[in-house]
Amino acid sequence: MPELAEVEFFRKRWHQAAVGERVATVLTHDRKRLLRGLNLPQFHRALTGAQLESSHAAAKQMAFRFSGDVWLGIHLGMSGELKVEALGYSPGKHDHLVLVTEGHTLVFTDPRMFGRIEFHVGSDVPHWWKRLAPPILSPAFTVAAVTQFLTRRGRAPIKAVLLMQERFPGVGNWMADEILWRSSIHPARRAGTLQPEEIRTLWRECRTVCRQAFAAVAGRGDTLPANLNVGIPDTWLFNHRWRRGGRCPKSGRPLAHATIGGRTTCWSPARQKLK
DNA sequence: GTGCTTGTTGGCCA
DNA sequence: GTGGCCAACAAGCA
Repeated sequence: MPELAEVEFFRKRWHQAAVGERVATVLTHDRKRLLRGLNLPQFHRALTGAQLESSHAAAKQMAFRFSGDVWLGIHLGMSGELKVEALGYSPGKHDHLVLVTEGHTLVFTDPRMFGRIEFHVGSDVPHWWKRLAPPILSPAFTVAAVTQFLTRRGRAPIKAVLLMQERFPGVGNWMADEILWRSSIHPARRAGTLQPEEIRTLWRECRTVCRQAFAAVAGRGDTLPANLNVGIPDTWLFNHRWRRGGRCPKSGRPLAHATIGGRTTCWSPARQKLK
């Protein structure tokens, strides 16, 4: 599930529970797939006793910073989630990392194991954080930058281009479909055929979808909504795309589904034409 | 049993 | 060298 705003949602969940707390125990799963490349003894040593000081989310990546210049990076992959459990929780089959703090049990669970855990000790910014593209809601995400990127990827379907993290960090499958639907652009259009007004619309809708997706998970004060779905209105494609016989919330016409750019894609043929 | 799945990477090919 | 496509990764669900 995790795209941009959902990643922020999970970051907040751990942060709100445990910021300021110290890690008493670090448990890692025997299956090391998510921990690939880590020096496990060093990982355990550095995190044990460390205090959670701050946390950050960018694109689909999270960083939890602990005392002693310890960075814990988490990518949720396809099916990862961060949970907060009570003390005494016993880890399940898919719990790959468990941090027991003074008051909580922080759990990273991921059945499909496409996620990844990163780690860094030092006052410098780790490479896995530095390499992230500038956020869509930052000033660096300009119409000109998008235009240039679409030109370079001109022969690829626009759907595939929107999934490229080097320019559209945090956009995943449903966000890409949402952005194209709101922009009235057919997902199979070659990126290089978009007209300047279409690119401007696409740029604007990228920003709108990001902004509103964040708002949907923001909650009020310290409370988080149960999940992203409760915050997203029925006027979005989001709430119709997976339903059998789903209809476009703008036109009322049936939605179409196909594999485009190698991914399941949903669009409204009434609004998004191939030209 | 079959055929999907909200992500990323590396290999192959033009 | 660059860009585009696709299989692979693994497990759960309908």
